[in-house]
Amino acid sequence: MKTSANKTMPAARNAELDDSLKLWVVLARAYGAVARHMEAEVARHELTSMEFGILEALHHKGPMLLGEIQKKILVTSGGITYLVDRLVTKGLVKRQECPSDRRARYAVLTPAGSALISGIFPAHAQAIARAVSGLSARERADATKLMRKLGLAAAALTTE
Amino acid sequence: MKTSANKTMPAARNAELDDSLKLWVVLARAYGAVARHMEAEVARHELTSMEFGILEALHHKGPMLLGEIQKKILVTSGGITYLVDRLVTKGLVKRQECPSDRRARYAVLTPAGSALISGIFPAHAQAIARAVSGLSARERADATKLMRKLGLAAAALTTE
DNA sequence: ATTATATATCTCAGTTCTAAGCTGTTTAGC
DNA sequence: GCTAAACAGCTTAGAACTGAGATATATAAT
Repeated sequence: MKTSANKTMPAARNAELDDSLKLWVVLARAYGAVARHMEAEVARHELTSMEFGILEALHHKGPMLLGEIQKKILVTSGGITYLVDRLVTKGLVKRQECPSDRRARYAVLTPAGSALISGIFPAHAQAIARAVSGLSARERADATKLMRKLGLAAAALTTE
Repeated sequence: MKTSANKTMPAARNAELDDSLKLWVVLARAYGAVARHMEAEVARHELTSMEFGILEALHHKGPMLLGEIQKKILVTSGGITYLVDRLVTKGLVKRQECPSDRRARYAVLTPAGSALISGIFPAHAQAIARAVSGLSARERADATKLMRKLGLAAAALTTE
């Protein structure tokens, strides 16, 4: 007979719960530690991580509808309005009407916004690389695979 | 000659940056997806994740100084005052003076707080276990090892 | 002992968001 | 075409913090 867990084996069940909690704890700590490096880097340019996320998305994908950005960076509809307002005030982004849907707006990088994100992206990437440099290339590849699988599975549970 | 990266090989350097960014993206997504499950669970009991973190710490470690909790859950000094105030208002925690240092206060679970955290912790643990159940036991063990290493290394960089 | 410095918590103003509801627009069903 | 539902973005109130400074106490240096 195998010794694997089943629902009538409290000891094995507890081991699974404990292992899961431990994973959650170290995942949260790892995320937090890397996030602090990332935020410190973008803060040098007077940006929050959310503002940076929008600039980065526009930099790589070109003009996007506000709703598209919203799904990408996971904020509420009020949040995306607030964030884009801030970027507009800073002169980094402008709103542009959508010809095919008069409810929707595009967010577009201004020349200043485009110059800023192009200028700071390399340093941002290096800050991230430095923050994760505690893992070898092989370990980073393994971690990426595991985190991708974990993230997709957990996100799928949400929508179910 | 080996083909490994060095500082004069732009292509290899870019590969390392790209891999690091990819790890950061999937790490952030995995953390966010699991965190949402965790927060949805504690929200069922009218608690934020920070409030839950305090109750959990007190549950497992007994009375703690506010400063100890602050380091553990990583909030500012203003934040710990605010959070403990809220828990006191809810009747879950009380402050207690420290006999050896009149500046310091202990946070102590009230009977109601103790009953609450004992009652909801099992469901919390199961919610986490469910959220990370997309990985096998082996994968969870691997992920735990990698995240611990990553977290410690990234945190060490901060203090340097 | 006295002074300087560090520490623990609190206060308060300000920042960054969320949640709920609103407006204007589009799409689907009849 | 007309109504109903869904949708995109905006508004508002307020929650959950942060950051800087204030207060009281403790520790160290002279």
